Amino acid sequence: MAESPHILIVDDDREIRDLTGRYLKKHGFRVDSAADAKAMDRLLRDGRFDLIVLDLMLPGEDGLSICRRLRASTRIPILMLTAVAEDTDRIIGLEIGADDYLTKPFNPRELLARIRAVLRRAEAQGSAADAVEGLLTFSGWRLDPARRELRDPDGVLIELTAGEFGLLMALVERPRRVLSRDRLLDITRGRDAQPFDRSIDVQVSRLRRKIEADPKNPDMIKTVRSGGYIFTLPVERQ
Amino acid sequence: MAESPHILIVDDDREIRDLTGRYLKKHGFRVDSAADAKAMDRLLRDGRFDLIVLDLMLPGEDGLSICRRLRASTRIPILMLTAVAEDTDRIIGLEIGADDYLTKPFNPRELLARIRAVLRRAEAQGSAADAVEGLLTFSGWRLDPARRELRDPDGVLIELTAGEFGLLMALVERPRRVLSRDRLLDITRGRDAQPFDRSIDVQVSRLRRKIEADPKNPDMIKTVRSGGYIFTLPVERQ
DNA sequence: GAGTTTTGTAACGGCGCGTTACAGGACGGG
DNA sequence: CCCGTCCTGTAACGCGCCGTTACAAAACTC
Repeated sequence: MAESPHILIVDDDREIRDLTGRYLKKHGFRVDSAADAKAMDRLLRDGRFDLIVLDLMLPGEDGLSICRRLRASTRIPILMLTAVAEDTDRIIGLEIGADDYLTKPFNPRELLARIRAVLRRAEAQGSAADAVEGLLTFSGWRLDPARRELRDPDGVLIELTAGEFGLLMALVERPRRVLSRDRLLDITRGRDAQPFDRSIDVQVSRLRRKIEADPKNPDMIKTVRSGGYIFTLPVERQ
Repeated sequence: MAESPHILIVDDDREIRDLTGRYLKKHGFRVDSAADAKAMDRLLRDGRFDLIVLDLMLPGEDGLSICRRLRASTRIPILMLTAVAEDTDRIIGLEIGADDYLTKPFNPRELLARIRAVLRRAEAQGSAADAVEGLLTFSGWRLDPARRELRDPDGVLIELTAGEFGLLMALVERPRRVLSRDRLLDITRGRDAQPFDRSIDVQVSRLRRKIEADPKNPDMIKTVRSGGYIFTLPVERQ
């Protein structure tokens, strides 16, 4: 974020748009505002925004619907405004993916503070998301998510199937943590385990055969009985 | 998160601890609470927590200081409570790294919702309360939680089963303290003892056979009659 | 020292896990 | 569109871990 962050306020109450807009500008943000979804869409097409302050109650398409729609296409941080405190927890419960919530009437300083906090988180997460693009290395091995390639310490390409690669990624991205079979299934397939699901076990077995020096005594992917699996080596991202 | 998330409430107001604790338990969380920083530290040494609800105003060390201190060593998500709305923005402004903020008096449903939101974010980030930490050493022995390995003073690998390893970890992470069988069961298996449960005794016996010079006269893991077991050696963490 | 409680450990059996075999499914080439 | 190849889930087998039980040894009481 080289220039000052750009905020979009979406609220049908003109007073809020003006007052809040002025307050945020005074504190170094660039601000545009819209009174409804249509105006918002127009502004979004035009410019780049770093964060959207979104009122729940709007004429036409409401804040919830907008939030879901935005999430489907972008990752712009969203801060929701609700008129009643009771609404807030309902909305959070809906897990629609807003980044923070605030009840009207709010203290502008608190809004400012929460905006900064959300931007900071987004920044941090963004760099984390970038890191996923980078190479992952562990004791000489090189795992390249972009090329979907694994090379051993001698630089030899190890052929992995899609499933094996996904499983290895899941483990290497979360090193030194015990991951349950459920969790691994969720990460790699996005599904829940069925009653006698052994697919993760079999995949681990196949993966070990390809990457462990001695598959009978695995060094990288260890089993934690009645816990799951753990990737034991320290991983470096670059 | 295989089991239900474990929340630690730190607040000097007993009513808040009790009411909020009960409310969260009713919604499927495990809850412990502390009235001040000292009590909190004791509980943190003892168990693993997935989130801390932290009051700003506390007798002794205040919430801000605690928050900074926790952040220096762990990444456990923190949700701060403040008495006055005005405080909230000041605190957020300080960027001390809490994950969310709530003003008292709060709607318990909103607290619940925000806790869920924070946990979801933490999970997604892989910010792991369950991430495993550094090496533990005691009189030459080296216990490596990441690799799940134990080496004796000569560097020889001692093969431990998952159960033995878990038990040893539980003891070594809480050295020089008497741990009841109940407590050990809770830590290692996350379950309560059944009427004539002897499984810990048997595991201790098996573990001693592998690590004690003279299992009949144990040096490291001593029995405390009608108390439990205690790990007697000083442990260093790095 | 006898009686009672608590602990150590051998033995057994259930079940969690690694592995292999096989079959259904996806994908690609002709 | 069919056939061959590769991938992956399921079933099945066997090994070894660990909870349970049982009994003996140890510790504590009076």
